[in-house]
Amino acid sequence: MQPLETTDSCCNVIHEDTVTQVREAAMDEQAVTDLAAIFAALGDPTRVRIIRALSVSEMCVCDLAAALEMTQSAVSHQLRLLRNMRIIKRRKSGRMNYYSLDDEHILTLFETGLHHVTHR
Amino acid sequence: MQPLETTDSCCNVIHEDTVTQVREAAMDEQAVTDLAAIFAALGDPTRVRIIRALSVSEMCVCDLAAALEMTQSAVSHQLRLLRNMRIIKRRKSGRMNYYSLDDEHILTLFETGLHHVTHR
DNA sequence: ATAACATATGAGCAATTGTTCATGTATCAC
DNA sequence: GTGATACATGAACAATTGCTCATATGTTAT
Repeated sequence: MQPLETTDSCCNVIHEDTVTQVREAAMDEQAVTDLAAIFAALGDPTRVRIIRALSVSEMCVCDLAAALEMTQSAVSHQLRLLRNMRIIKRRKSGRMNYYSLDDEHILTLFETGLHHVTHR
Repeated sequence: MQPLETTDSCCNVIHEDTVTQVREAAMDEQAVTDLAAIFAALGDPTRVRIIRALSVSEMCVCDLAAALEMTQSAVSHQLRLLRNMRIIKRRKSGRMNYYSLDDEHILTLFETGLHHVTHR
């Protein structure tokens, strides 16, 4: 635990106990990074549409591009990103690649966010 | 509802019924934008730390900067962003500004994400 | 009034991001 | 084999982002 210094900030600590309390409750660096990365992955309109689409049905890249009226390349780039984040998974079948949500948790997170947005 | 054209994509529609089904289930543009914006607001390590801190206690900018070991200016900029998104709210008191989470929903969303990240 | 402090904010800049374009790989039909 | 199709991917480029720096605003103390 670091001493309560101001470091390079311009102002001083006002409530020393609060600062200490918050520092003790701090998440570890890995959790912060991972959590931010998951939210960031969901934080783009195109990827929101993709996840929404895949929540309806498993889909191939081709159909996704058509449904979202986007380039196959653009969709493919985003699919790779979502797959790297383990948000979606791929099933190969012949020359087609079928994508689907990797986990039910993702849908829960997605719908929690949607609920927040639509209720107000 | 648009006809099932390929638009500027390179490939054709494979499963016409699936594409139609996905298009019918599509979110309206505003919901897509709002949802992406909320997730994007949570999708940054600094803002994750800020929200975590404010989940412990209401805090002034000064203490937040000290707790996160960041510049007052950097924190202030992010606070403005979060406030514009209605994720946090401000309570003025003298020359101090106390920030806190705007809504319990935010904490639910935050913890749902955290749960997803820590369980695997 | 003057100084000190808490905070906000605009400009600027490096880093990241989302798309397009061109091209590569893999599978199928012939 | 050749061509067509489904998809992946690197490069490039414009747009966005998160910070720093300087400065402005507003409150308190003297």
